[in-house]
Amino acid sequence: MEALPTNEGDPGSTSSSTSGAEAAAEPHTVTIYDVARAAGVGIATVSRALRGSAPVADATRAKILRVVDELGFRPSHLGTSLAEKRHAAAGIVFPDLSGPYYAEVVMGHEEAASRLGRSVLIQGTNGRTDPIAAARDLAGRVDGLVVLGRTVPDALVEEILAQGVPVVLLARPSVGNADSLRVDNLTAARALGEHLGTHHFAQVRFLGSPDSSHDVAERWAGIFQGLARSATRLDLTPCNLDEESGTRVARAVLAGPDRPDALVCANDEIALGAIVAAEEAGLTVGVDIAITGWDDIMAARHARPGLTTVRQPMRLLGAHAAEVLDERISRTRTTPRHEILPAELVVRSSCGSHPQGDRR
Amino acid sequence: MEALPTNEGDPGSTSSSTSGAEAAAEPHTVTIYDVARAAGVGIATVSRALRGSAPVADATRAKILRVVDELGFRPSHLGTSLAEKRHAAAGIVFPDLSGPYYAEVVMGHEEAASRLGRSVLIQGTNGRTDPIAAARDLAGRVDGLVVLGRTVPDALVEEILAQGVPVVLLARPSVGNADSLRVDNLTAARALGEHLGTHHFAQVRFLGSPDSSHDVAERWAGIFQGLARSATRLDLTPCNLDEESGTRVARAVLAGPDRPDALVCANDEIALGAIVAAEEAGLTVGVDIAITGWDDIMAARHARPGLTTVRQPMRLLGAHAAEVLDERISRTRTTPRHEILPAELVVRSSCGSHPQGDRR
DNA sequence: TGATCATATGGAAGCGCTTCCCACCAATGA
DNA sequence: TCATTGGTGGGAAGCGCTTCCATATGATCA
Repeated sequence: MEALPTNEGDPGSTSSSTSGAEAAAEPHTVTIYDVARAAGVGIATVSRALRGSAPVADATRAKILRVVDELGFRPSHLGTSLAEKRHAAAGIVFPDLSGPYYAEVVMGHEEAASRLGRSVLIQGTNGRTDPIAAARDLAGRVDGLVVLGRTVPDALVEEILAQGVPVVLLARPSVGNADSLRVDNLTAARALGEHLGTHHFAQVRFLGSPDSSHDVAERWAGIFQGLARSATRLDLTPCNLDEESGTRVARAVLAGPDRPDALVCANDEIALGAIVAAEEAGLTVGVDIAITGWDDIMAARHARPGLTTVRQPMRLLGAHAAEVLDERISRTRTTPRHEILPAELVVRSSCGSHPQGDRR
Repeated sequence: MEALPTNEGDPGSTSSSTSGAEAAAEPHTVTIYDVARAAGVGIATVSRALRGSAPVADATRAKILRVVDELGFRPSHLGTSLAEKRHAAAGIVFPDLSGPYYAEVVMGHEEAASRLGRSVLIQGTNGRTDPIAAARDLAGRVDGLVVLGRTVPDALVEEILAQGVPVVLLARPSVGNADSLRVDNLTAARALGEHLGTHHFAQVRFLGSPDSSHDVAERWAGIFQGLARSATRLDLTPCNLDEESGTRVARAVLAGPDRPDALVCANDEIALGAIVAAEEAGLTVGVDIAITGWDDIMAARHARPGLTTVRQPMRLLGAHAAEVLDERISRTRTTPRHEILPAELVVRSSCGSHPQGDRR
């Protein structure tokens, strides 16, 4: 009954054959045990030598490093993470839309997170049958999570926070003690509204759905405020945030009665789609009708006429989220942080202006 | 000496206090042991009940599920992965450029991989001080890797393959027994060259660096072949793949002697940058000078004049990579697969044509 | 010269899970 | 009635690592 966990006696023991035969069967990953054996030391010493967590005699370290090199040992991330109880990874969840906005934020995040020594897991809710489950799963694989927009319901954010996983909310009101990062849509929208006011349009139409997104709601509110002093009439037509919807909705708006002088679109994709519709209708954008967007994506700059829009610091938003998250993960900070980044009005010709820089 | 691994006697035992006190200290993650204890069964049974890997009596299963729900148990990914020896994740490495092309491929990959039940880790080589180390690290965290372009040297690809991690190469010649996916640049470039031939330009200039990327090399070769039958002279000026370089290089080319009639650019960003330079020089694109791009990014479609380009199935490329990788990871296939996806010439007005669909 | 101490190192527990192996029990067949 | 069988379920090993604890070895101090 002295059968201790060591392999011995028991003929069925699998581990006893490990060191002997089996060479050709599998690539057999090199483990820390292999290194320890080859270097004639204990695994603890190997670990210490490799990570410098405790002093190791120079000679010993040198020998270990040599063996590591010879055997091509690479510590298993899983083993390390399990022992350390951390993933060294952050996750980012973004919504259905596959436009440039989200891509830019994600890329900006990756760059910054990578610099902070953290891998990045991405999770789009695009086409996922169960985005909730996907997000919950992701939360279990990372040390912190960035959530864009309304992808994840408040309850799930709370649940994830309760699990001890810090969350940074982007472009969305804060939940619990999650951090939040937003762009000052209101101020920029007000500026855009005021600018449009100087054009003395009779009728402005906002294309977008304020109740679909916090950002859009702010934009709508800001435009409203910015136009308040002018005699301009302002209406709203709901529209999804993609180009095709923009074309379709604009087409209907332009064909309907009471044709507006200006289309203020909730984002650039709608605006670019609206430009297509306007041209179809024989209108010259910037002359017969003004069209503005939001985000300043690449295509906005290259469209003709150049699209008047509001530039959002998309990459910065993603990058900053990584930093804010890092403070939480490293417990440098424990109280929530809420930041609002400025946005910048970019006037080009599509609204009827003729700015210096804009070609044509 | 009967001290088995169970907690008992030993006063320093930490695990003995686990069930009793300590409630408020830490969130204390619920483990499979907690569930087993609460349900009055062994952990093996809990595992079986949850994953259905072996039959469990209905009553037992029901009880376990109830307890799981009450305790809010979520299996640790780390524990599971370590035991299963798999990550349930794929990685994708992309190069420095942060343009829409890579973003699209990455997003397309995420969507497909997600559908296959695999999380996606992304790794840009942008700004990384040691992209090699980053890629190697990534390879240790995934079950399979997608590599875009020349980001990772051949030797490292071999090393990763040797570790047993399948690799899919995108837009790059195959290495070892890695799978590869490419777009048929040659055929499309030839078609573009031939199309340009019909315009009877005297002099065409290719902006791009064939030795920097396999894709660009193929484009250059195809253009050359496509123009071979015409009397057109073809030259090359090296150029990086970003917009700013496009503007700068085009500016120089247009100001220099021997001004070409057409600029064939290695990608859309260069072309869009070149359009800026051409307009600066007072030239009307599509009339005084032809400019073409490659990729058909969103901005190409919205530029005026519309940019003649070659449409690459970017999202499809990323998505298909996920599927090809999946076959390798699941060992459905063990021999390399090399595929070439078709690209499509998209003629708009920037080359001097006046296609039907193109507005203006 | 014996006691003390810092340093270097090994053993082993533990991170949370899966699964092999075996024991148990009730029902079945002889 | 006893042995076989199939259905359940528990124990424990093992995945690869980190780190606590204990020990051994010289070096240092009185």
